[in-house]
Amino acid sequence: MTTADIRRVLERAEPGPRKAHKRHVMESALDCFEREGLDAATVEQIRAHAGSSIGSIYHHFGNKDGLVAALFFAAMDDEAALAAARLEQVADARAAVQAVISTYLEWVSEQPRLARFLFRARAAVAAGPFGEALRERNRVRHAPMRHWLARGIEDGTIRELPKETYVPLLIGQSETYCRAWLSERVRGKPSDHAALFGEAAWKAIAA
Amino acid sequence: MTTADIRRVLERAEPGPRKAHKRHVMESALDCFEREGLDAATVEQIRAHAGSSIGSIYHHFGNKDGLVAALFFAAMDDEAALAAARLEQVADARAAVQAVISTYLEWVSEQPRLARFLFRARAAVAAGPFGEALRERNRVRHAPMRHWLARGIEDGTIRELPKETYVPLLIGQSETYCRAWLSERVRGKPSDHAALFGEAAWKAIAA
Amino acid sequence: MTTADIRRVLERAEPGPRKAHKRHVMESALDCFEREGLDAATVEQIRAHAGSSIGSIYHHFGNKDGLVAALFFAAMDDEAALAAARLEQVADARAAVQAVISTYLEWVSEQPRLARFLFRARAAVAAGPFGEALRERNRVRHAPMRHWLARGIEDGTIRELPKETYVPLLIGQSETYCRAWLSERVRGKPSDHAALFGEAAWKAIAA
Amino acid sequence: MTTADIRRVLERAEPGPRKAHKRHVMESALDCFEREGLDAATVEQIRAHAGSSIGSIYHHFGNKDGLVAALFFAAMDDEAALAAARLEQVADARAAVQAVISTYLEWVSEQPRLARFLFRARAAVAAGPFGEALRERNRVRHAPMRHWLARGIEDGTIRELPKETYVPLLIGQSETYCRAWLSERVRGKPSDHAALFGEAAWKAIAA
DNA sequence: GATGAATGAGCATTCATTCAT
DNA sequence: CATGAATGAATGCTCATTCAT
Repeated sequence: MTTADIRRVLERAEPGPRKAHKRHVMESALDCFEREGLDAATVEQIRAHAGSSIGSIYHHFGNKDGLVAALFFAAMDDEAALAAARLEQVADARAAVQAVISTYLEWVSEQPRLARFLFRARAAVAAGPFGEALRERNRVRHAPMRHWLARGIEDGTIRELPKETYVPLLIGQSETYCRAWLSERVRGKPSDHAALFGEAAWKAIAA
Repeated sequence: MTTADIRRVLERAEPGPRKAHKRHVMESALDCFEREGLDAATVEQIRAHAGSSIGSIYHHFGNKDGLVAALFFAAMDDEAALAAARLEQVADARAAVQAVISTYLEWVSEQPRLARFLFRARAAVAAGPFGEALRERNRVRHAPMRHWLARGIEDGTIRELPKETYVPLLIGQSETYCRAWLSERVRGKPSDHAALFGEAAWKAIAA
Repeated sequence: MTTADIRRVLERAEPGPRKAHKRHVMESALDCFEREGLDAATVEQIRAHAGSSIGSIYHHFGNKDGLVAALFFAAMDDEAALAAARLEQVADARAAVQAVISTYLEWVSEQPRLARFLFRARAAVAAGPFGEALRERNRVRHAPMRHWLARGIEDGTIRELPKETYVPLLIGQSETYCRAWLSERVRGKPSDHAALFGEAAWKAIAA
Repeated sequence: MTTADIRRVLERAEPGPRKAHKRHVMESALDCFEREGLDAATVEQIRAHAGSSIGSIYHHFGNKDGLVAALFFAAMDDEAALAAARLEQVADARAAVQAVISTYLEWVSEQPRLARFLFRARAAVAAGPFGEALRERNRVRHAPMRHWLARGIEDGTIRELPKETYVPLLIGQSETYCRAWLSERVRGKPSDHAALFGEAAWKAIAA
């Protein structure tokens, strides 16, 4: 169940019973951001939906952007943790590519609301005071994949291409499909096509 | 030159000397939307930058969303026209795929500011009163490619895959690269990688 | 009548029938600032009292500080104009001292509400974006008196004292009395004591 | 040293080691009021600067106005005590006038921060629940001077003037100079001009 | 067609104060 | 005595839009 899954993500980000109220506000915020849009949603709407108080929201999150960032990083970290766990178990570049694609498609399929929020909020977070934190997290996150790409190039299983093109060649298809699914322009769950997109990713970079 | 290229696009969308003022407002609006963001830019900022008057802007565009839509369709139609012209000259599915990818990468490379605006404004336009117009234009636009895909499947050069996956498999890599370039996360112009992304697209769907 | 006198001051600062609404807002603001205090008075109170609209106030004055400054300079300029006119007619230092003191006491006696506002708002205006304008106006304003002091020192009628002490020695008594009157701690109008304070001022600096 | 002098004043107002925390909060409050202004300073800023807690501040002072008043009376009482001690040692009206002026100028010169606070906070305290306490303290404080004025008038050394004019004639020059010094509009310490202002005060009322 | 003064609903945020622990 | 999370009324201000000229 979606609501339960989101609670699991928030519990990981803001653990403990004393943070229950904070998590509840974040859940309400997600609802409002989804329904109204990031800019159009008002703090008052979030407050009313959470049955909380204005003061409490500002006490926990500082301001509206802080609330967006808290939600953003909670979602981002959950996805990153899943990806990291999966990548630890692969033995070669081919498997790493498939793992990255599958993990991504599965996480989006299971957390469509958080995934949609990540797409919507990324630009705002990147432009705000948490932008550097976001970039640093991305650097850490991509390290294992960079490792496997280097190994693959070394042992001749992966083509040597302009560095900047690997990420788009690998996840571009998946990302575009996920965006379409989250906008309800396509029906099938992203994870239904894990094999297809994984295979396309590998073909795009294989020697 | 970028400014000149944008003027060419606007001249095509709103032709004639009597529309010069309208085009000038659209150009100013693009500046403001780029600098401030779509929601944060105010009609007053656009007015000041254009040296126009509030009344004039409302006369020409109805409201702020109308201004966004006018700019959006001017850009979208320019890209569509280029793609259509190129696709008329191809003789088989393989060439069609390469043409679509190349056209897309080239147009983004030449019109980075309009391309960035298209990515940013799409959701707002799709959700507003011009949403149906947008979807209809997309249907028309994709017709030639659908034709070539059908032919390719018929003659066995293209794999039969879930319908919804063709577009992501073809343009996903390019789109992700273009987004990264427009956000200045990568350096090389999209058109530099036309062959690479065209090849990847073909491999992704080739039998 | 006080209200009529204030209207005369505002008419001079913001002349013409097209500024009637602006002047009316300034008058309301003076009422509110007087009743509530500068910080405690709210823009909403001023709006309600003026029967105006929030937008209109911000259109004319930019923000609350702008409204304070407009009122401040209107009052200050009126007093300065009176002082300048009187000083033009004096023939020696002794007369200049008496003119400055008399003018000051008379203006405060006739414009107690504006005078009170000047005392209250001075620090805020001096600390804000109009601070430099305030200091420049003061420099211009004190030029004639500086001239007469120099002449008096030259011809031996005035003692040579530390420069910084002349102003306090001349207007200190009057200012303290005016503050007391405006706070209703004393009863007699400042202008009742024009001769006394003028004489004290002269004695304080006379050779 | 200024900080040490302020501590001495506070130690006198709130004596004993058990009030150390209270005095520390008052010192922090003075910093904040000075930096931000009386209205703009927030209890939270004072708390942060003191490294205290909100609850503790409310426990000691009741509310923000109570904190202002505590600081105000600590400063006012210190100045009054100095003035009273000096006035006990004078033998005639002339000496009393000089003592009052000198004491005032010296105290301001030694306690510029408290003096500035007294000027700034007076109106707020006078208008609040401590207003009557303030007026009563002033009555007590001025009693000795009233005594000497009466004696001077009796023995013909002092002119008989409207009652309300004595205080302005005596301390007006000094007060105006002190205000200017505290606003950094003049350089020389007030006490540098003790003789000059004392002499001016005497001349203003001498027969 | 062009202008810009006027409007006012609505917003993010602040901050003194309370009170349960 | 001390703490600090929670409260929510109130504030200054923005900005898309209208409409009389």
